[in-house]
Amino acid sequence: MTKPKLRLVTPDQAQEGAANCKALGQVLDRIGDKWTIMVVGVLSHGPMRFNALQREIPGLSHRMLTMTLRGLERDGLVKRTAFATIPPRVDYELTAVGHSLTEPLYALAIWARGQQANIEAARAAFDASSTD
Amino acid sequence: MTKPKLRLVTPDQAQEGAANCKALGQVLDRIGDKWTIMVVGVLSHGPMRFNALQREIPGLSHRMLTMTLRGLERDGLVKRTAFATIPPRVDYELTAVGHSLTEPLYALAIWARGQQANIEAARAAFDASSTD
DNA sequence: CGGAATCCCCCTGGATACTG
DNA sequence: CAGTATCCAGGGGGATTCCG
Repeated sequence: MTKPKLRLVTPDQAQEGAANCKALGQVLDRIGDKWTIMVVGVLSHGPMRFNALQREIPGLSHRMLTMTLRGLERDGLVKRTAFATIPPRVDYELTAVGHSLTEPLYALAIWARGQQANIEAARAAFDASSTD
Repeated sequence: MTKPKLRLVTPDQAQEGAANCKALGQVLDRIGDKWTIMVVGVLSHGPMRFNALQREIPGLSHRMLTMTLRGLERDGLVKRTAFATIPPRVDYELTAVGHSLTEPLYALAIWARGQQANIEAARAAFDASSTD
């Protein structure tokens, strides 16, 4: 060990990593909540009305759906279209940006499904050894 | 348009989508919190000690770091190695599974950085029109 | 130095009811 | 049918303290 410093990454990579972490943090703050990805997932099939959306996602309260949609709309991930008819009707659909999000999300889903078994096994093993 | 039903996805794809959503939900429950990805990001550079880890992530409290590491360890994403020396020393490092997570995460980070500007713009526009 | 337990505050998010 | 406002409980998470 004669190295003065042990750096496993170059400063440039570290900068990259830091920037990525910040960016990742932002996205996760947006999509990391309980409902957002569900809504995006359902919406990825096509436009949908408010109530249809709620019916599609069990456990999602009226209020939470409103807030989730608001957030997504605010960030330009979904487009809201209101028809001033009686009864009123509002359609929600993914924008181009919203759709583009589904791709990396899909990659993550693939990983999730691939590692699911490993993770559950690890969890069981961990719980067993701490309970014992 | 002679189709009897307007389905943008086949039933099979819908099943896929549902399964993916579930899987995604699981991952996001794990990595969606405030600190986990930061820890994974820092650990992706190499093994690190508890205090070094904490110093690396501003705002991360002692307690939260403990809990975050516990969770990751439980799911087999990080490996914990304790040395019974005085003073005690504990190293944390990503496991193979943990490292494999960084890949889809990286894809997501790329997306994040690419869309960051769009999202901020949309957000500003949205806020402007609602504040007006 | 690393971890666990206690305390406590704040904010998320659910239920309900009202407006248009 | 869509959205907002109010109320309120539960838990996430920070500060602190004590143990090994």
